[in-house]
Amino acid sequence: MAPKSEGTAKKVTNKGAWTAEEDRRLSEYIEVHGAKRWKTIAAKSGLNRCGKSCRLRWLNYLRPNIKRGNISDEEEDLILRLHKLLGNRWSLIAGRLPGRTDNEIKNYWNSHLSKKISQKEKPPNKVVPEASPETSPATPQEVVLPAEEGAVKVVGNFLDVDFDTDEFFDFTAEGSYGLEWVNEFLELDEGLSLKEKM
DNA sequence: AACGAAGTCAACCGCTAATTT
DNA sequence: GAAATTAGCGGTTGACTTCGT
Repeated sequence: MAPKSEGTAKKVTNKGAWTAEEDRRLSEYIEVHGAKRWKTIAAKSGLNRCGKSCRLRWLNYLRPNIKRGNISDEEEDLILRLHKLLGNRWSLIAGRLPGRTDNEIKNYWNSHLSKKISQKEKPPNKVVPEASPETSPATPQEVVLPAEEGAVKVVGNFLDVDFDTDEFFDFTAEGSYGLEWVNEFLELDEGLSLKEKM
């Protein structure tokens, strides 16, 4: 991808793929000044980029402890479970996968998992009338957990989500990606769905 | 070997939410 | 409290790669 910058008198920001030199400049600047005020970072680092672009580059590629590619079976399973639970809340899902970014999860979902699921969902010789919950965007089932500390409440569409975000994003106790949490949640979810069908 | 189709993924865009002035 | 600014999110685009014919 060649940058689409033009040599006009007007201030035109670079677009397209980042060069190694741009990456280096951005990393160096953030190392010294921190990752705040992206507009300022863009201006002061000497990068001919908009703040948004700098932020995205840092978060998705330059940030320390970023994992890239090779999504494990365990991670894939977690993504599937979390997507069932949360819908297209990529940043929340990514928040449960240390080192992974929302963009990567989103891409992985769109290119790998959505197909996998639609194949699984679609029984041979049978037309599925409507998109499955997995493939349709963000239509979480109604799930309400008992009101206790750290409980997650999900009611109807996700406008009424009440997370304990501190716990949700706490990776200090991450063993196997916190799968126990998801398992418990989905068991409850499935229990409720069964009840509804009766 | 050549070509088109399909798949992949980095980056951009538009919008909303949160924060600052 | 209002307006302006900044941060963050999810959807979409488009260049590049891989695959099938």
